[in-house]
Amino acid sequence: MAKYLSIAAELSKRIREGIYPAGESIPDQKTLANEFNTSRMTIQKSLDVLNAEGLSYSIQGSGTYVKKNANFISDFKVRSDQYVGTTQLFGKNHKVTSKIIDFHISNPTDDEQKALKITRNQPVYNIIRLRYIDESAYALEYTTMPTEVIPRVTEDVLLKSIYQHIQKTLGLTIGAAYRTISADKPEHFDRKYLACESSDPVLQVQQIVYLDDGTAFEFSHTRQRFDKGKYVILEPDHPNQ
Amino acid sequence: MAKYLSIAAELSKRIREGIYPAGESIPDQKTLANEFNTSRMTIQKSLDVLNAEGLSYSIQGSGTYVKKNANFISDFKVRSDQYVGTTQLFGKNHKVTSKIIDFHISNPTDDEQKALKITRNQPVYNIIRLRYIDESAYALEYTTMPTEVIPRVTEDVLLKSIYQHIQKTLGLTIGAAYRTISADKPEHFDRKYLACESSDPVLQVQQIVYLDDGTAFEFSHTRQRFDKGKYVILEPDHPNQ
DNA sequence: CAGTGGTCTAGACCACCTT
DNA sequence: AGGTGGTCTAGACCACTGC
Repeated sequence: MAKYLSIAAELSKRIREGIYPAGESIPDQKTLANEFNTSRMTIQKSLDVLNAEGLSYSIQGSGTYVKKNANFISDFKVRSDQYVGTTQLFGKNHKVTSKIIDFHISNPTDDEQKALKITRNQPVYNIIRLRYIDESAYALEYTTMPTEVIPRVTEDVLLKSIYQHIQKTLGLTIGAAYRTISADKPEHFDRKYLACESSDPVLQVQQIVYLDDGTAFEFSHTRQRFDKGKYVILEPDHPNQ
Repeated sequence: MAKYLSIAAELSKRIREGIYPAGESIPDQKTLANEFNTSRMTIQKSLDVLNAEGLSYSIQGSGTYVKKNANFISDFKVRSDQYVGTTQLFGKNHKVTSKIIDFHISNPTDDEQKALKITRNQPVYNIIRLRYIDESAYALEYTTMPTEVIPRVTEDVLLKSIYQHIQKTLGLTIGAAYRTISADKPEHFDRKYLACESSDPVLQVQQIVYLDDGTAFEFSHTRQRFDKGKYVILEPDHPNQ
């Protein structure tokens, strides 16, 4: 591991353990450079990591300080890393399974062409899955993916994890995601599969997901009953306001 | 402006203008260092900025490439910067106003104490505002803020912008925000002020907002009719998956 | 004015990709 | 093997804070 990363990990640990208490300053860069037997530039790269993670912040001419909510930030980070790939809140001891409601290949609609930046002649998978958590249905997922970008999708893949297939089997890396979250009235399928009454609102997350290199590979809508899920997000600092 | 930032701005411009086309590589660091008459370390800091913005990505041993969705990322960034402080979609030519429905000071509830990390003895403002866009009601906002952290809030401030008061008048800097987005059935106030029918879902954004130093200063709930708003977000890359 | 973080340098070595 | 990005150095100067 790079030196600056291991120093960042050590400093992060000291913050978690309260050796550098919330709200107080940490030793100055020259002192840290001496302690870790390195140059100030390297210490700065370490502090850049901590600052980017929201654990600390630096003020020119004054010092580097531990944020008062550093504990919370650090907790949240651990939790999100544990449950990568889903935006749901569920514990470690729960089992997620899927039932395939529809799975076929077709040419993309106009919306899909626009979202995935493809032409009418590039076919897409059309997938509808009902997601279960501990045998209880919690979400309906409508997914479209270009067959060119994500080949070799089978029913077997859909029953396990598409993301596993993309990362492990195809060796692709997932990048950014663009999401739109909205509330909606229940539709026919919501009533049928999610047991929605006509007065039960639905929370919908629409997303376009991109690979590392910026290729769009997924356009999807996830719908769930209002009492079965929330969308949680920790928005980083806005340096420019 | 720092040299590395002005170089980053120039490279960003070249990407926007297609001089460095999407999907292709940009000149190597040594070449750029020569062109800009600087050291490779400085070029690297510039590229760090571009990479963090999602415009490009570097592969060790290979080169630095423009992301295929760089245009989209760059567009989104401009749009979010223009409408800072709100998570709403509204154009430049629309006017946002507020009506105060309730405004008083009280001791915090248990939930508020927990969210804002304060004790029962630290009073908070309790604010209910109805937000209008072009004379049409679109959202109901329930806000709690510690009087200690954000002093001198008056009705006048509430009718303009709380954020303006915090940043301009008090000179404080806003940091991260923790949000939970959910769908809900309409309540009494939703029906009264947002003209919800009993079958109209409500989109609720609950948030805890922090200052630069990690102090929580706002705990709020914003509710709007399902057909009056969406929550939009561009989630950055997840390097660790 | 002393102390602190921010930037920049010129060069070095390493790790990795490509051929 | 040659080219590329990643890391690291030792020192310099600058900008800012706070006494």
